[in-house]
Amino acid sequence: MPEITEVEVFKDTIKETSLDRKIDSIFVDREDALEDITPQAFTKALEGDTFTSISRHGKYLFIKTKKDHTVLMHFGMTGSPYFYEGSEPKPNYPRVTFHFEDDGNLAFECVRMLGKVSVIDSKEQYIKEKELGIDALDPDLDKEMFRELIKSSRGYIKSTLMNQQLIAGLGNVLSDEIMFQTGIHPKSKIDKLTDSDIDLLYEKMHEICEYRIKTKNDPDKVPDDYILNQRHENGKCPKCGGDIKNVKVAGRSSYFCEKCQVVRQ
DNA sequence: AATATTGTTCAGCA
DNA sequence: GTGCTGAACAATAT
Repeated sequence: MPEITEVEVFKDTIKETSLDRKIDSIFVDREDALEDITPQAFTKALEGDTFTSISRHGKYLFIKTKKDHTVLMHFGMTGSPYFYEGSEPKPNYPRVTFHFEDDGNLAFECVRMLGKVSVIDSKEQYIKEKELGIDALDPDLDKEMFRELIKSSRGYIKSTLMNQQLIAGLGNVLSDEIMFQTGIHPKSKIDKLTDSDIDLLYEKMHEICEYRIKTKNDPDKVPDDYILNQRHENGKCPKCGGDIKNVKVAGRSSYFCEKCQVVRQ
């Protein structure tokens, strides 16, 4: 799940539950969930410290602490934060757990172990190192800038939307939704898109992301005219009722409607 | 049992 | 340098 909309909601969850609580102890169940840091160094850096603020860039979360550390979280394909206290149910796949002095716990869960937790020097430096592009929902990313960025690359439009070095935050599922709602085939080449195609991509990107964040990515609140719930074998197009097709783009399954999504060429 | 899976990174190639 | 594909990482669900 963790694309930009999920990570944005994760951010709010951590903000509401885990800021301003002193970290009493840390449990590392899987040290391979830590990136470039040993469990000893990780624990030593953060025990006795306190999360003070949190921010997001693309699919990454950055948590600042009182002692001026920055905790990095990336959720891979199956990661999520889970807060529990008292007799509340424990997480199923805890990899790293922060235990707070007043008895709350923040667990970094990650079934498939593709997510990472670390302590880094600074958010800005990390973004630079990873060469991440501007966040998809950054207010500075206006229509003009979006148009320029998209046109600066070649190749397939869907690959470009998912290119974290260009625009950070969009993943496979959101990109499929954007392609569906704009009626553009995922394998359309950038140079065949019109300016109004690109403007529409920008509008739908915002519309979809904002709606999914507003509804906290609740699967029950996915509108019937989204392709999201039809991303499977036997899926039917919400617009025309036709069969949903699947083609590989950028190594990922892209679900689309052959009739409603035309290849620009 | 075979196949699928929301992400990232790297090798190999055009 | 750009961009594509396929593989690898790991663990679960269908």
